[in-house]
Formats: sequence, structure tokens, C-alpha cells
Amino acid sequence: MTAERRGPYFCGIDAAMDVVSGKWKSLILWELDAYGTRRFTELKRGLPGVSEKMLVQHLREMEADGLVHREVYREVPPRVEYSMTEHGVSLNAALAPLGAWGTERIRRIGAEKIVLDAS
Amino acid sequence: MTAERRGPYFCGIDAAMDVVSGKWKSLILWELDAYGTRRFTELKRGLPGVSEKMLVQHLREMEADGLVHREVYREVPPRVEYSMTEHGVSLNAALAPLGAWGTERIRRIGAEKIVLDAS
DNA sequence: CAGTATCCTTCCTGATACTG
DNA sequence: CAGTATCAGGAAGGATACTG
Repeated sequence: MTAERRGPYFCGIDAAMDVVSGKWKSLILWELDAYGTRRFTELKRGLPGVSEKMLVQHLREMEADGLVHREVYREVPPRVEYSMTEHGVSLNAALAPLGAWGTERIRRIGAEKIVLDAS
Repeated sequence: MTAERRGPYFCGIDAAMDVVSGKWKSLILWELDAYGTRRFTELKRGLPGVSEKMLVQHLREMEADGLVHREVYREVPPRVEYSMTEHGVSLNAALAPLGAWGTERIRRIGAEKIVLDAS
């Protein structure tokens, strides 16, 4: 496993970035915010192109950072449900203005947007 | 030179991250916001540990993204002043809540904070 | 279903030396 | 002063095969 930092940090942005950076993390946050609870395979379908390795790795880091809760149901076949913690919810709220800025930027520069299908 | 993406993006956060990610970019934003205008060497002193290569590279990318304005004074020795554009100012505003969240996180996990000296 | 375990590639970052 | 050029390292991300 990789990606262990947790400081020292230059500033708050630096510390927040440490937790959010990773190609799929903001998308995971978005999915969990939109659906409340999501199974591993559902997340995988919702993040087109993600490998299982990266998905697990990001989820584990976010769990360690207290953003995501992982609930395991001991059944056969196994079921695992991911959801956001309060801490994750607060991060999402803090990210909202940045998301709006980015959406405006997409419009501004006419960048392509990847359409995610609702499942 | 590296780092050319500009889409396609999954969402606003993704697009904003594309512009902000880079080890020193948020610090550069912070410096320019605090001082208004900064020369190359001043930025270099303000970002302890940055190499000239990375500093130039980040500044060029931020200039290309319309966040930073670069003013060259044709003197000897040369003088170049960097400042934020309106677009950069709006990004900084959008980053403020995330910065506050990160500052709270530093306190929460008791991470070390790198002290930047005022010059 | 929900992961592990490897291997491999690419990108990001850093160190150092040199220049208009 | 404000860069450029080159080389080298490490970390992030991806492809594929296998498992409780």
C-alpha cells in the first residue's frame, strides 16, 4: 500500500488536499453523497475506468482518514456497504464552492465532460 | 514541460483539482493573496524547499490557466512580478472553506505544521 | 461479491549545472 | 535576477490473474 503522509503541512489547503487527492476520491465522495450508501460493485460501475485495486486503495485511505464508513455483512456472497461519516459530509460541504468554481471553469474553457450514467 | 490535461472531467471538483494540484500551487496562491505582488526570488524564499524548476513550472501552468499574471520589466538585472488575476482571486475564494476544513483537520489529528516565516 | 497479489508504466518531483 | 537544460528518483496509477 502506498500514500501515507498526514503532515507536516504548510497550510489548511495542503492538509485538505492530502486527504482528497487521488484520481477517484472526489468521485467516490460524490457517489456516496448522492446515494447515501453504496456497495463495492456499485461504486465500481459508477466510476467508469477505475481498477479494483485503485478503488479499494482509495476507499481504505478514506476510511483511515475518517471520511468513509465501511460496513461488512457476513453473508454469502459477501456484502460490504460504504457510506459517508459526518466528517466526510463536512468535507463535502467544504468542497462545494470549489466544485462550483470547477463547473464554471469547464464551461469557460469548453472542456469535455464525462457523462456518468445513473444506475 | 509536463502536466497538460484540461479535461475531459468527471465533475467540477475534478476540473478544479486539475488546476490546483501540484505540490506548491496552493502555497503560491496563498503568497500572492497575502502580498499582492511577488517577485520570483521572493516566492522562492517563501516556499521553503521548492526547486527553481518546480517553481517556474507551476507558475507557467498557473499563468496558462489564467490564475496568475506575469509582468516582465525589461531591466538589468531582470525583474519579473507575479500577481493574481481576477480568476485566481475567485479560485482562492472557492478554496477558503476547504482551507478552513484542513486547518481543523490539522488540529484534529495533531499533525505538525510547517512554519513559514514572513519576510 | 469483494476483494489480494504482482508486475509494469508513466507522471511528478527533485538535484545539479549552466545562461541571457 | 530569473530563469533553462539534463539527469535521476519515487510515487501514483493501471493491467491482469487469482481467492475466501
